[in-house]
Amino acid sequence: MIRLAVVDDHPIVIQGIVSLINNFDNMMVTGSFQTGNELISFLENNKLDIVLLDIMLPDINGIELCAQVKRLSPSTAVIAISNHTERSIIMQILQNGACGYILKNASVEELKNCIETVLNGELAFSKEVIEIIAKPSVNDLKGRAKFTKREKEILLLIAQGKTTASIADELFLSPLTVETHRRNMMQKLDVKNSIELINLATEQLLI
Amino acid sequence: MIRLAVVDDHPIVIQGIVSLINNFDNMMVTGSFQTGNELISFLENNKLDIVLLDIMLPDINGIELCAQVKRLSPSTAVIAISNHTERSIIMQILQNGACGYILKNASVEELKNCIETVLNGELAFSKEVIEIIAKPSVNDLKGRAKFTKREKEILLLIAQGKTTASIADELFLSPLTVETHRRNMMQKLDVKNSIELINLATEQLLI
DNA sequence: CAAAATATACCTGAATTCAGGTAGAAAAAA
DNA sequence: TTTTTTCTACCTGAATTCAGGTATATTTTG
Repeated sequence: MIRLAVVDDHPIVIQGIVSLINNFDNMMVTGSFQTGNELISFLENNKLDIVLLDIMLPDINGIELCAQVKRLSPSTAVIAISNHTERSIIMQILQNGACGYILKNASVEELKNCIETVLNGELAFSKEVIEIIAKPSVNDLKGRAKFTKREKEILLLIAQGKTTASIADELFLSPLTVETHRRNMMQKLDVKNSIELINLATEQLLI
Repeated sequence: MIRLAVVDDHPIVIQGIVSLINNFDNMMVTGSFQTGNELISFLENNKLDIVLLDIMLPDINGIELCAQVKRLSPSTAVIAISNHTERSIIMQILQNGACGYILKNASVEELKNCIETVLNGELAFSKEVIEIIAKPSVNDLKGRAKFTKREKEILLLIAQGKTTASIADELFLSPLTVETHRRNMMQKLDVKNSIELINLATEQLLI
């Protein structure tokens, strides 16, 4: 019997997956969780064959969670179920050991297929995801640009609509310093104003 | 037998709700749709007692859709299932005839209770929603500011990071006109820069 | 139809952001 | 312990946005 767990902060999604899995007679859902930490503590005392996990969780980034799962239990297969269509995100979680990635708007059929494929030891993706993986986007090259801690801190404040002056005030910095950080970030992502910076950064989960 | 339909662009959510409903022996799901238009055409030839609908749909705003449903079939009860916690959105859809609003992170129990309550002819909300309704927020006052068609058009372009000049180019307007629209919107929402404008407008589904 | 709302366009001046630099101290990595 | 990266700060000037107006034709509404 194949043991499977689901992590998603939307109970309805969990319900959907559980009811789907129950149609398989060689599979059972042995746990469903709304946070990453719940999954981790479950994994410490239980074995799992497959984990389906959302990328946006309240407590922990799904990419990080995937790495933790694989560290704790390398034999457990991880399938990401997410809304994110950014190639860089998909590649990140795959590099962290996930063996599948399907979008939430995938059909129930696709989800079924993916689980079966993963059980065969192969990587599995929903249709849309395959297209995304197939062609590296321009954004992706930029995506490698990581922000420093300080930059992220300032980006967050920019994203809240705060002015350079008030950010400088808040962080006890010179406005010129704040300016410099903002400009460096814009350069890293190759954009020409703050709104584009926020958009691109948000898209890529850099914020 | 109570006939129920679900509208959500995530098949997994639909699956979850369907499997929940199937536990009731006096209720059946007679339709599940991923777009608002599919529901509307279904409603033209079929009767429904309850519609569960998501607010973010690919083709039509759930608030609008709710109004259309009530126009077409006043006896059909509409329950919104959404991620949005903005008081103004909740109130809007209620004004359009919805008789329930639950958040997607509500428990399966809550969803069950809501459906039963609505069937009794009462309004039903999940716990969190009740709290939101209970205390009118500051944002709500601002929320009443509606944007005109032209304003929305320009707001969308601003949100993409385009400059006044390029927006003017695109819409064959004077940059001064674009400026005026932007400023009028900022005044309506009482914010002091474009980023705040975008943030607040997005939050309130005005965009 | 009259009144109100909307879309358009302009003026002026202040404030802010954008873009090109340079540069030193501190922290992290090799 | 060097080397590199990060964080900090400054200068200058151009471009853009912000904020106070006014104004007119058109469309919508009462």
